[in-house]
Amino acid sequence: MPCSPAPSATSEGCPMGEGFPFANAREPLCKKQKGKRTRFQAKSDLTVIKQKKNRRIKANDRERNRMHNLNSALDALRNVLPTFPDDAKLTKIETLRFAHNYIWALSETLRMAEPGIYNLAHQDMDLTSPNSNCSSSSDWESLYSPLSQSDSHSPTHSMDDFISQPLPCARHSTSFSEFL
DNA sequence: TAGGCCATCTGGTCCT
DNA sequence: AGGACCAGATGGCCTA
Repeated sequence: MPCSPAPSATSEGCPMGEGFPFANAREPLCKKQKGKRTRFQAKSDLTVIKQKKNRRIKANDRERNRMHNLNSALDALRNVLPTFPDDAKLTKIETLRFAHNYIWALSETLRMAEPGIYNLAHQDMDLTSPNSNCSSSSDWESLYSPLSQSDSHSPTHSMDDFISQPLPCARHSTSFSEFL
């Protein structure tokens, strides 16, 4: 890691610690120290800067961990998607698109195989559409599989198409990013 | 070398 | 106040 969290710069580590008259800039000044306020105020500003820097370092660390968790989740998603061993690792956007299309394909397969059971199971759960942006369920019901679509998609098309092409429902939206 | 992808930093916003 | 989330900026790495 190029940037590990720096040692704490909070009040414990601050040179102006406990007992220092101006450790807190909001504390009232005593009469004797009035004339030297600017000098001590400068130190107080330094403390504020140190605190801000420390907060930034901690926030960066949290953000890094958050992104690592996100990447771990993406890796887990990649692992359950069917890809050929020789395939290059899916990019993030490819992983999301592929997962979306794969779920769609599985749903369609299930619907065609067991229409009665499928429809019954989805009376209580609105899972008929993988895309909540679809204007209605009829949109989804009228969809076709990207793998069996006659005009632009066919089983002979490459896996790349399956990964990279948004579903018909997605095309109702302006971009794939609306799914995310 | 341009373009794509990625990791990281950063400041803003919202929430607890 | 501090944490989570987000989007923009930036720089590095890789590939066609």
